[in-house]
Amino acid sequence: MVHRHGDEPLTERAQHLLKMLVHRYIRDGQPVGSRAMTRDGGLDLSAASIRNVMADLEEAGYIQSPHTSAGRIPTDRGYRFFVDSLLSVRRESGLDADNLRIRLDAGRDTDSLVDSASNLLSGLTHLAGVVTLPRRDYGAIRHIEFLPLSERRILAILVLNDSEVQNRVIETDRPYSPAELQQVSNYLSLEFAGKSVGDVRRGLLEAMQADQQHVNSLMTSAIAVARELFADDGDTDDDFVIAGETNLMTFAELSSVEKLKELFEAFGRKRDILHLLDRCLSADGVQIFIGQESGYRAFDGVSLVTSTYQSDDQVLGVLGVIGPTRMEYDRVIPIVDVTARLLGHALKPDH
Amino acid sequence: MVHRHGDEPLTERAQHLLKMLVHRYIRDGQPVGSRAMTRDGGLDLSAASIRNVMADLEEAGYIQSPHTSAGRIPTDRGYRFFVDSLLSVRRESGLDADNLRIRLDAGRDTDSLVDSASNLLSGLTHLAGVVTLPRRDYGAIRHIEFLPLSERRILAILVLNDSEVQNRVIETDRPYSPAELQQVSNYLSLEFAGKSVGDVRRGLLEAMQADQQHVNSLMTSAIAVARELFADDGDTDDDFVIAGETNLMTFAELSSVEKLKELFEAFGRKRDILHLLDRCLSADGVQIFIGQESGYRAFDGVSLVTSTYQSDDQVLGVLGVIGPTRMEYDRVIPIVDVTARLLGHALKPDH
DNA sequence: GCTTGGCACTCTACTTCAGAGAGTGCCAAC
DNA sequence: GTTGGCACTCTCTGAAGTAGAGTGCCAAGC
Repeated sequence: MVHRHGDEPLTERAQHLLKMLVHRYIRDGQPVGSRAMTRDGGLDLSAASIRNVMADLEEAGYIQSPHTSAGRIPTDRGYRFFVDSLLSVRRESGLDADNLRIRLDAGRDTDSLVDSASNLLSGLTHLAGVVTLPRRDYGAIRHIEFLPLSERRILAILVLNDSEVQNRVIETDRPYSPAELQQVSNYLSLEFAGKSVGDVRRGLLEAMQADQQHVNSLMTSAIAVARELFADDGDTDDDFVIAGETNLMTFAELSSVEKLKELFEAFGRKRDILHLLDRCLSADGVQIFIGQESGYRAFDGVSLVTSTYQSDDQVLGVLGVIGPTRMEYDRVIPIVDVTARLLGHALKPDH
Repeated sequence: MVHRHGDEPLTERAQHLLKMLVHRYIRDGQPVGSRAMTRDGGLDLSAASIRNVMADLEEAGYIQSPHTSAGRIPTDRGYRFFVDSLLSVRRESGLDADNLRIRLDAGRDTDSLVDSASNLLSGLTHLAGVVTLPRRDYGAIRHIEFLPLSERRILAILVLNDSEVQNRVIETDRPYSPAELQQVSNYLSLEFAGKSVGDVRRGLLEAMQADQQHVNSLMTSAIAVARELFADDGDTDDDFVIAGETNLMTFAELSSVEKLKELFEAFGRKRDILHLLDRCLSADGVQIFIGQESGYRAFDGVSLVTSTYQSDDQVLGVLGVIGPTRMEYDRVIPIVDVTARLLGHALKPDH
């Protein structure tokens, strides 16, 4: 990283060679030598010529050799170029899509869909699958119920969509009687039914308050309680579900116990992974982190292929696959893509 | 395992020697030779005499040698005898108990208490902590609410204890109107308030039904719905929380990636572990599974120290620690014991 | 000027060998 | 019953040698 000469664009030949090299390395897991590339490379060049090109590629930082007399392996930068410019994604077979559709059938509850998606990803790729829980402030409010716990503590129950239940303990600034709570709940249920939590949080509440200027005490109470209920207390308890982590234990490049430990600790901590996944929320389509690009040491040698999933143009979350940098991107990418689409579809509320 | 001579009881000396050997092996992780035992063994015997006794212990199946010229290591059977008959449990330091109490403070919700307990176990022992979720049919019913989803599907919301909410979609045999549901819910809330789900399931329902012989249609409806609601559909979605699994990756005896994979797959499958933990539910006090005793191949070389936890004499669940067979039982056992007590206490409903 | 065969060089991986060290089992002596 | 002695076995370590793979460079060829 001290100096980086080769910012001249790669020649056609160099690109083709890099592509072949990455493919071969992904397939065999062995450093690829000049000899091996003479055969199937498509180009009719001698090993010596290939060596020249490979020397250039090495200088430009796309490949490196583990030691003098081994072949070359791609660097993170090499993989990046490969993924961005050289990769032609396999179309998934129709069979896959049907198969997936069955296993990601709509009509089940959110949690089990997320679980299925995660398992699906890991099962199909033989890597680890991750799925963030869908953002919850998107669902349509169906019913609001309050239950007094003690003087000033109320258990609020919020029913969303089909059958999703959220509950939350809120503290009020004054005591409310059960009857009062009942009224408030009726009022809010009526008023907010069909709106999303996000909508309510994003201003509906203020609008009501401004418009009607507390025409009666019921409204005042309702708004006070609702404000507590919908307060965004920063506790956006994002979470994700991971499946098939143990698949990662079979890869030679991760087989040192220390690396595995580091990686699994990152899984357990959740924070780093979440942060990484959150970065994918903004861009849509498939996105890829390669090795150290993520900035986390535990991700050395590991890649992450992600996609957002959405329904009705609302981005709900991120899902993806974690595997060794040396993974079959051309096979994994469409799987992630399709799974994201199907999960989005299965989560569609009006289904 | 072909024949097992030594069913004669061990001599005093043999027991003492076994105890020393296990202690040493747990401390150092190295096979223990006759020479090493001459010093600190307390007995004043020559290496040769010790060799004789060790030969007896080996024949009786308590110890074995990895190869001809290594020392001896305990077998599962040896550990078992050690744990049952030779172990004197260290009293935990008072500091620990206070420290724990703070981190397992009552008044938080069940899930976070269970999480804390699991983390506590793994943090204190540097092993993996497991805690089953408390049995849920113990909590006192506080409120029952129904919400119509479609013609014959009802979302039932059950509020227990302080603020624990369960919900469940039930299918009815005929359509119910909202008003009707409201009546049913009022009736059931009144009738069942304070009772535990277990109580209701265990006969209260039948009693009501038999007693009153459907005096009116409301009762008939209520009982029909309640039957659905409290049906024990075998889906006792037992679950457990595990923490600190990665601690297990540092132990030499588990450092083969295949063994680790096997073990972590067992964690992920959950079924086997749950089955194992369920076996501990019956006996109370600390219980220990050593290595192959559990019957699962993944548990070769691994021990499980468990205890039930309970409040008000009601067994709520099981918690424990998973670690290599070569663990410091005398240190781990009191930790498990204390944690179980504190968790039980923290979960006490009337707190 | 690009391409190619040839060649010396380097580095890893594997095998073999020998010696050190640890521990045992057995035996004869106490 | 206990002990010192001794031959034996097995693992571990390091050294040394060999085979194999791949490279870099150079001079010759198209």
